[in-house]
Amino acid sequence: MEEKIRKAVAEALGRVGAPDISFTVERPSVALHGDYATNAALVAAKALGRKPHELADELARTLIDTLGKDIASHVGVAGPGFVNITLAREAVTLAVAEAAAQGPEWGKGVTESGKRVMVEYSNPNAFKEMHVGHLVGTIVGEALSRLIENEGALLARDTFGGDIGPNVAKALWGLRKKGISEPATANEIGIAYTEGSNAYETDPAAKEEIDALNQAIYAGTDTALMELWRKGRDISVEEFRRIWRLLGTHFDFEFFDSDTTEIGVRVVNDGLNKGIFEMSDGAVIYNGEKKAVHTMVFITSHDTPTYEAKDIGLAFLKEERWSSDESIVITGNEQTGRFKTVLAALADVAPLVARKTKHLSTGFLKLASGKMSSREGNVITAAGFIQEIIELSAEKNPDPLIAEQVAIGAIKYMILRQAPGSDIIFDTEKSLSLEGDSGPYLQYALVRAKKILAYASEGAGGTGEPDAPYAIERLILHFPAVVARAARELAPNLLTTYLTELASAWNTFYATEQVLGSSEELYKQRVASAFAHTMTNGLTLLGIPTPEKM
RNA sequence: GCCCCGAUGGUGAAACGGAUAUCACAACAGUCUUCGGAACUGUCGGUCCAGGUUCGAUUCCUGGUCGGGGCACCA
Repeated sequence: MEEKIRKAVAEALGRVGAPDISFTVERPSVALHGDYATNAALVAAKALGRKPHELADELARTLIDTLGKDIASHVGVAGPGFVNITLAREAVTLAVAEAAAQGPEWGKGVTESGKRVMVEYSNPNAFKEMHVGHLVGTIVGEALSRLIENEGALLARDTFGGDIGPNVAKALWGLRKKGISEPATANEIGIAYTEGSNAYETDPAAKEEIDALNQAIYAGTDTALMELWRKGRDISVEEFRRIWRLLGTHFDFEFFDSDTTEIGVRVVNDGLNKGIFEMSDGAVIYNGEKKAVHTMVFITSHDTPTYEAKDIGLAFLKEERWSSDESIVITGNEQTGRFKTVLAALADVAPLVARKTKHLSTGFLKLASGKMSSREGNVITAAGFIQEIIELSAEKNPDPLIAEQVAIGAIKYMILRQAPGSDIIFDTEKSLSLEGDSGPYLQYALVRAKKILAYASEGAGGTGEPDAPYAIERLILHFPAVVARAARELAPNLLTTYLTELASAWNTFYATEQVLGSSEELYKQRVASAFAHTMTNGLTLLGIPTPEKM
């Protein structure tokens, strides 16, 4: 529909003597203004040096012609020179019927058609438990992946976990200290890590032992140590996969530090010979001053690679395994500065790879309720957090599957409702009190619609039609444009906001209009069906489950 | 100290240089149970400060205030 409008506006612009003007077609913020608004007259007036309002009048008159009576019932000029278009009822009805008929296909786009896109997210560290912060990246990454796929891209998901380096040495030190050679759970390893980490800060002797362990792991010659390392790593990874499954995510590639070390070191040393990197105090560094980024160490004076070198190695590894047209990396925003240096170095080493790489940062997740807030070292694990929300949800939902769907929906909604990058305050009570502005609110609206559709019988019911389209119908037809924009701008929050509005419009419709047994039953059933498909597809794109009942 | 990011009703968020700044939560006042009230209707209330660019600024620029993050051998 938006395409039709866009074409008509372009044609009308040509007729009033202003071809090739770039303009916007959007949904006005106030429904009263119509279904679409364009700033074409404002932009064209500037280019032609004419009065905006005068040109807008002319454009509006021409538009009635280029659109045709069956599409637009009214074209008006408002404000400084906006041209507002109100769709004819027939056009709205047609769009809604289309949504209902397309079902799962409704909202699929082609704006990224044929493009190969790789998205990296989640990035947990083995030997440490995933904490709540990882939830944000995982949830945002999955939603973005789905949105981009929905626009026709061929997409691969990858995650890059730490499994080697000082943090791993700390965990192994902790395990050895306790005489554990067969770690059983991720939690056990997590505790060992915390102990190792504390000892590293407070006990100089322990620090030395841990540093030595770190080098021993890189060397890989101590078979007993490597055996413990392998076991611990496997348990961590199993736990990651469990959480990913719970969150509806999977990865086509699970990369680890240990996969990228060799290639990273090789590339950095090669760059050192070319003068891209420099020696400083025995370490290989990238001097960021020339590009106004932080100077950072890539290979330490002990000859071990840092995360920066591994990141360079990863870029090459990705290229080798699954070459893409665009590579998106999602991390917490505390990594932004570090990533700028890595990208600056990568631009010198492999300009083409650097150019297609885009970094997106996510904000911190903070918990509003005091009892859950973490104090020094007392990190809230992702698994524990999810479990707590599921238990809360179970109070209202005896069915364990539904309790889980509602809990996951609540968590995801809280994260996806805001722009990636800004910090998130998660209020446990609020997200599960579930009145408006929450995941379960959306799920509940959908459940109500499904119920009506389940009761409705084929061919029965009145065939009347309302005089004017319902507000919900005028909202439904914008769905494809909203998902396309959310994908383009890497902003799932735009879709979340839209779905909340959609749910609210549906609940209003539900409260004021009787569907079953009404004289307009068939028409209203179609509205319910179009809404259900729009909400189902929208929630699915966000990765939010759609329960059958609640 | 230097660098980056942010600041929108009591709270959390929208607004690709445009309209009377949108939405939800909370608060207050109603609906009284219908195809399931995890609902609906109404009221209240806001762009950090000072300049600048523009016909027009929440948006762009400069300065300030406040908050968050980063600043080489951790990730």
